[in-house]
Amino acid sequence: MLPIEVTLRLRFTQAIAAAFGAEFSADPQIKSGDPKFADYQCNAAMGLSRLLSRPPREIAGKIVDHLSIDDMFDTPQIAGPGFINVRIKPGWLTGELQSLATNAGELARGGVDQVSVPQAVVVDYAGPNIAKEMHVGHLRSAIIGDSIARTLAFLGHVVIRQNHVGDFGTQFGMLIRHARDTAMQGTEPRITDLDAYYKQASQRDKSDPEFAIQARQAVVELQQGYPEAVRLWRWIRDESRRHCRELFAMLGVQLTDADERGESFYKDRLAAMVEHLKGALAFGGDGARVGMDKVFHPSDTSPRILAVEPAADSAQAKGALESVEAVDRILEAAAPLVVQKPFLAESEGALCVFLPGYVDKDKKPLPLIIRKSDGAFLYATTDLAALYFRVQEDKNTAEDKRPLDCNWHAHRIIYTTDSRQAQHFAMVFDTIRAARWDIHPQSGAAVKLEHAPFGSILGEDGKPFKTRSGESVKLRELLDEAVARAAKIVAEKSPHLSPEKQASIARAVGVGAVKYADLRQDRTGDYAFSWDRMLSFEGNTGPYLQYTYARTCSIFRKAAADQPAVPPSPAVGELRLEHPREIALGRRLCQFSGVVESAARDLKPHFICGFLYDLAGDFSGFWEACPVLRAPSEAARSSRLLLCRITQAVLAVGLRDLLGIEILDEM
RNA sequence: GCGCCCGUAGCUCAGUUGGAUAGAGCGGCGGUUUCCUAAACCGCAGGCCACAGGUUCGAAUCCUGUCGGGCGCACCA
Repeated sequence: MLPIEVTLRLRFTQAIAAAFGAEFSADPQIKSGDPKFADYQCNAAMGLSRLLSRPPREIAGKIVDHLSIDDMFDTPQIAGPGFINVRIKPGWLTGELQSLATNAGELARGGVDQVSVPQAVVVDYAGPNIAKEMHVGHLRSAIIGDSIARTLAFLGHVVIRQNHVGDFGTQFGMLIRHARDTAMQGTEPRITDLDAYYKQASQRDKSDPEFAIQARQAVVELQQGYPEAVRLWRWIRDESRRHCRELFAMLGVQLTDADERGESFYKDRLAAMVEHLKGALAFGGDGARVGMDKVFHPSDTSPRILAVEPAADSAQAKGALESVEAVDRILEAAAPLVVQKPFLAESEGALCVFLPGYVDKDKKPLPLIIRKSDGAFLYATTDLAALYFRVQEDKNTAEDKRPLDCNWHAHRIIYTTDSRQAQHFAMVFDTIRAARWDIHPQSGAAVKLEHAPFGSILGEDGKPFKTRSGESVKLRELLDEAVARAAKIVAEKSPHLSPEKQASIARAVGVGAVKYADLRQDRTGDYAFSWDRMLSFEGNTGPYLQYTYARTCSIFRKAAADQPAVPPSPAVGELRLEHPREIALGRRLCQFSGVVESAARDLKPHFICGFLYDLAGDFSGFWEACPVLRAPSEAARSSRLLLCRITQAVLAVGLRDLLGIEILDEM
């Protein structure tokens, strides 16, 4: 089903072009209107008034004269300064919904069409550091990323989920170093031990400087493939991976081992990638690089070299190298210290990318460090390598291709991480663009790189969500508590159900409540975690939507019981929208495809939540006002059953397929 | 200090990218059940959209400044 706004935008564009010429029809300003006035409105007349120097109401009149929408809408009304208000004809609505209800394939998709040109989209989410147990800090990334991935996949894109686990960083140096002393190699510790184990290592790292140095060294050894370090690392990683798998399953997050590609995967690519980057950036920074290498002295703690403008021509830079004094003169002439073009350089022993627009607290150029002074690589290096891998690399092995069986050449890459990493991703993206590694190898267009940031989880006191003792809450414990709280309520509300049934409802409701509470809010803001709010079972909550869905199912169970001879096939029959509640519900159902489209465009699952909540409200209103099984006539009964069927389908698609929340036919 | 994000009802949040009298839920007050799940529905009260300017037909939304909060700013991720 084509979103109504799309059709309307087209029709108004045509009308404006016909009335005033195509040059005025760029944006017809279609909005969904205040229900008091209109279903939709076109607000183009006011803006056109200035360009055409005619009164806006006159312009609105001309637009309406050229408009042909009477197949879908009643006669447009001009109101206020020049709003053009339109209302959908119930007759048109009926036709749309009728064809939706009777087409099984379309019904199963809630009327949402697949895109005509699918893209390869990488969604990078979850990404726990597997040196320790998953905690609440990983919750939002997993839930939000999963919903974004589901939504894009539902629309027909080729979604490549990537769980970019931290399995190769500095923490592993600590753990490996610690493992050497504790003789744990031969044992098979459980995951709960690993968390405590991490704490011990971390403690030693903080208090023992020698340990800390050796821990850094262990990272280098791991990254260079020393067998002893690698063996210890594998043991820790495998233990942790099992734990993550369980939690993803519990959460209903669609990540499998085939989607896991951690930092370690890129380890053999990093050195080559760095060399490759030197070549790619030499374009803008050759002269600077020559200057940097020579000018820098290890003893120089305030490297004025950063003042060098990369575009400074090589001859000048090379000539300057003949005397340190001459170099200094050039450098001083280059003040104030601003990076004009991206360039690569060594600074204080670390290999850095310098980019325009990034300064540190002393107003000095802020580097993106891609190789530490001790030779180790860091997350920026891995992120760059991963980006190259995802867009540019031709893949040879099945291992490299998974989870697909072909090259990726991604068109769009989405990172669902904490908003605190915004600057990091901005720098990584800028670096990729400077190297022109964002140019799609087939289409030649720039790949869309997006950071979809989210805020922190706060406790009810407004401070970061922690346990009473100040530690981060373990994800497993959080989910267990959600299920336990839900179980209590289920036992109270639905004592007639079997214990097994109650337990499975409690699982779905508890986990669903946690997920929905997170998804319903705009991800960019911080989010206040509250058991009472998410499990209150009232208002805009997961349980309320699950309950609404369960009620739609209940109708069909009853309908079947009423007429045992007739198989329940409510997807046939004639739809008629008569009661205002029926019309309101029908109108809402037709908006679904447009909402899904916006949610995918802006990567905002809360658009979907808001819609489903409104839909649930419309359905409840309909439920109260329009008896279905006891409808006054057989015609009304079968028509209303059709409405229930569509509502049921849309709720199922929204909750299960898009948000990743389990649906229940009975609660 | 510099940069990014934020400030909307007592609380938690929407506000479709500049449109009409700013909307929900919770909490508060009041109502609805011989009837398909009352985990529901209906109604009432509650606002200087932090503050001050500016831009224009029109601002919660855009620009500037102020106040208040969060986060980030060189070898952690």
